[in-house]
Amino acid sequence: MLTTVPRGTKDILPADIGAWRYLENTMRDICARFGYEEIRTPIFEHTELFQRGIGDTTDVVEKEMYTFTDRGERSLTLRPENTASVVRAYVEHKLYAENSPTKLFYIGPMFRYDRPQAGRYRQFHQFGVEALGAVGPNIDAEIIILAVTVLQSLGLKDLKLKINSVGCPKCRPEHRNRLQEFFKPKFNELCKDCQSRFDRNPLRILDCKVPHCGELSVGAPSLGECLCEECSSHFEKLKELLTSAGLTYEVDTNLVRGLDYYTRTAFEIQYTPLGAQSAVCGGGRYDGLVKEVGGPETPGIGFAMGMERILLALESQNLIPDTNFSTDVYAICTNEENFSLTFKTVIDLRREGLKAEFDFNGRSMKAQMKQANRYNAKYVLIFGEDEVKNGKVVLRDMLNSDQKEIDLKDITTILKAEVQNNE
RNA sequence: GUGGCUAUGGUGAAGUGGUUAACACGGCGGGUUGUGGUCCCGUUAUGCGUGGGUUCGAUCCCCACUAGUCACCCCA
Repeated sequence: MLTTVPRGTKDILPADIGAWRYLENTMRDICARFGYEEIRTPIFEHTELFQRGIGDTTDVVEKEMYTFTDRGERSLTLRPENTASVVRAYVEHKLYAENSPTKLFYIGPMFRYDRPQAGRYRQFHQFGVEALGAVGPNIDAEIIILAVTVLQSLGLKDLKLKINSVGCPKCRPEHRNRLQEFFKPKFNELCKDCQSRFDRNPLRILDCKVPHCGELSVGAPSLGECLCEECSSHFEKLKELLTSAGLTYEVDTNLVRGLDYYTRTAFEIQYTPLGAQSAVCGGGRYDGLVKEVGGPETPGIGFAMGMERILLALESQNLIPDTNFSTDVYAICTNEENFSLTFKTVIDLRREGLKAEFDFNGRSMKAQMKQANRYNAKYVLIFGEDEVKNGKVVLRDMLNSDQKEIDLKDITTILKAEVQNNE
């Protein structure tokens, strides 16, 4: 147990870090292009924030949170997602008083107690974007295009963009009633899960995987037909904007988001080869959330992407560029008397901004050469016995295997020049 | 949370109820007295996830646990 990570967590080792940096950099770059700025919120918050923000009856809050009491008897929770926190920060720091809309993004770990599977971890990472203070469908379109742009820039193909409108507090109850009326006579035929959904969230019955429930759902009133005037024109306008931006999407009237705060626009991007964990990005509009958390009535919209899932997708398509590690100079020392000199030279070179290495294990010259090779060294400096006696050192160019003797005192200047020349 | 499958070294893996657990990669060390990336040689498992049991004997059989994985669920 001492030598194992907790279930559902993972070490990100040096070998993987390149892929992560690549992902993060791409995301940051594109956010900058779209005018979104980074925000970093705490990894834990007051439990109440999530209960209020995400919704008491959601699975996430009901059975997936890591909640604990701290020494001051406060109930705290490791963030299961970041929208609630961002909204909290927005309200707390009165960002609404500044230039509107407020466009933010974040990258960081989230925590959910769930049964682990590939693409589903208890500590996982999300990249997410939130825009607060804009009502119109144009921001919805921008956000969706941003999400698609990120995934496309990473080279992902075969993505499926699904959109839907889940209505607003005005039209949703209407739909809910009609749904319940529709399913009432069939209640006993529904599966267990759906029977419990009947009260809590009848909308979810529509995308139940049990075949019989699917049959029973045929002809159920769709949300689309119940949307109020404002909601449906918002949705129409959004579709128009997406089309004009050249995006292909699919309207999926069964698309429902699991968090209570969503209103109107809901969307999801899938990468189907990932199987059960194919949802690579999900988001939507949450016009009631800011108020719910105690701020002024402010509209908002955002999305989150699962970094691990994207990484899986990239790996499967070989889309991760290799970041090969390289060293400018590897200094070889052949006898102990010269070690201090070798060591000092390496330190000096590093001070000059070069990537310099040396051997830590007192290896033979041949072994040190092999090391230099493994480090991908461009140059090797050999502090040979005879040469050092004459105030010289051998400089070997590892690429073309040329080598020459140079004066000890010229090492830094020559190497700096050589390395610069190569770049 | 439910059900299925899997579990051998740093990695990919072969294998059997009974002497020294293949092979490949990687790592380390060498290849005639100070030079790498190719090639060649040597070396590299507290013994087959953990704990029980069956057996004269188990890495190979049974059970439990743990972990991974797939589907459900949920979601990113």
